[in-house]
Amino acid sequence: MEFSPKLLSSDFFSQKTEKIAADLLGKVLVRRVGNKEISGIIIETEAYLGTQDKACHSHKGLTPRTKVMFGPAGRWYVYLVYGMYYCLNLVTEPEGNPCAVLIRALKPISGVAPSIKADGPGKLCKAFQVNGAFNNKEADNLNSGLYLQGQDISLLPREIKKAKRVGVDYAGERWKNRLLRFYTEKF
DNA sequence: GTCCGGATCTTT
DNA sequence: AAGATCCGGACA
Repeated sequence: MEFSPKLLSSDFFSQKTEKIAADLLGKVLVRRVGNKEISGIIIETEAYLGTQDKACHSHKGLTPRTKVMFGPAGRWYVYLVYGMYYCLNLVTEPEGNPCAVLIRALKPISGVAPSIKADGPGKLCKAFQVNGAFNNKEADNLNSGLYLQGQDISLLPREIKKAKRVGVDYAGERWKNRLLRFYTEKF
């Protein structure tokens, strides 16, 4: 009982993208590789709001890469940036509304050496051995090897900070300045 | 087929 | 401040 992981339910995934981005703070990402487990608390995320959001990959419509985002919520969207780093996202919103939440930073709990950092979208994927193979896999499935877990603690509103998203200055005034980045200093 | 730029990170 | 490194998307 006390060791059974509490996977996030479909209720969680059916919330609005911005709500999910904020609520993911404090949740635990678990990577199972063989009989080892790598885990960490999510401390920074960003919301990407679909076809109208010029910073969102899906804003140009359905393409091979963005296909996952058009699917149901609760799956992983993993892509390669700058030719060498993977970024891990959680797909949100009902089918046909291609939104996602980028997981930007984790505080490692177990399975990673203290010298290894997970304080950036590319770095956390490296530390957690996340690659394109997880694209379109379910985030609430123990067998996928990469899943989300809830915790009993929940953050107070004032423990959730908001900021502009990183690296999206090309998105135009309206979208580059929106406070769609969420982070906490609690952990 | 060719070209351009990027939801990053490390090193200088 | 610049380099690493390569895929996706636009255009032809």
